[in-house]
Amino acid sequence: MPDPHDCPGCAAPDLAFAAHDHAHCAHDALNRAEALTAATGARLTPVRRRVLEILLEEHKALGAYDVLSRLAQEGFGNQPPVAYRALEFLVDQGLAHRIQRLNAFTACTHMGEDHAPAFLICRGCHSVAEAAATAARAAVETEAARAGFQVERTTIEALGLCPACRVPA
Amino acid sequence: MPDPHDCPGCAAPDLAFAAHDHAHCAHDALNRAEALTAATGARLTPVRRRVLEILLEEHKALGAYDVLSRLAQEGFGNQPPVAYRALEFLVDQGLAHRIQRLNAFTACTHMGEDHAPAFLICRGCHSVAEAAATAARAAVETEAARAGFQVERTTIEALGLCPACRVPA
DNA sequence: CTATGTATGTAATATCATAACACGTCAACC
DNA sequence: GGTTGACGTGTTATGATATTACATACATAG
Repeated sequence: MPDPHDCPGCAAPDLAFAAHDHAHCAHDALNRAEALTAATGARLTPVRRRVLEILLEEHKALGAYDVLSRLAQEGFGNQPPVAYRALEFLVDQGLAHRIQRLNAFTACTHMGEDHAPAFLICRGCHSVAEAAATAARAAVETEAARAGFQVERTTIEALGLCPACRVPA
Repeated sequence: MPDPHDCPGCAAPDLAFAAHDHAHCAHDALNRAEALTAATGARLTPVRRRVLEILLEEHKALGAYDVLSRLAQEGFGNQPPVAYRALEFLVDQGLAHRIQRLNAFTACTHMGEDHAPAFLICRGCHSVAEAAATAARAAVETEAARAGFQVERTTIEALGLCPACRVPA
């Protein structure tokens, strides 16, 4: 059983692309989610927990209906609001993110860090990673200020190729 | 009849928020679109031209179905592909942009400049402006490179309040 | 004038998302 | 112990966004 600090995925969670003990990575994330929700009084109910587990299975974004069909197979409700509500909860709690470009959702890899990342979306394997966006956000706000615009939230999504997909086979 | 250089909207087209002679601004943009398409051999047909005119009426983003209903009223086809195809053409030609966050489209305010702007979306009046994003893009690419990710396109959209909507009435 | 490519029109359907309401659970309160 | 109220879940129905596939028109090169 690996010490937490031996897991490259957890040590450098930006790098969803890096090989890592993903089972451990996901398990760790779920524990963190439990702790965070317990701390704030938010309720990580069975549906919500299961949706998070589903999102954690891979570093990819899943559509609400993908999640829903998984839930339905497992005996949860099979109508869209079941999935959308759980996903909305996770996003509100900072446990998942919505990827605008894909109309899809992905588990957060920096739970509890109060971050506002940029997303790196691989058009080859469809994996999604988070990258630091502090500098980019600052640059946007500087430009916005020149127009007198007051930024509240900024979405930054980059489409391209992950390390594995850059080298064909 | 104003000299082109007298139009604040055209002199500083970043500032969709600034008061300007919008009729002139739109007319000028249409002329530029004609010139650009003529130069590349692309055909600015009646539907396409009309869609661009519709987008140019305001500095807001319009949904495909909004555009479509306008077209239908005017005797063009009234099925979704009519609107989506014209919009896709305009986006491909750099004459319009898609705003991911709104599932909507807006006329480009920098036609012919080969730009990749950030969008400033006002949640008060729903106007959309373009802002320079060179620095922000560079920052994203720097971070992406650290993960071995090769960026091809980056979407940057800021939500907030425009100058007019910051001061309530 | 006819073959070709491109644009437009239409029907049908797929995909994504929300409103509105019913029911169940559980804790706080009287 | 029953009542109330908040919250979560489930379901129906519908709305909003987008695409596939095919038919038709139309310009232009040959």
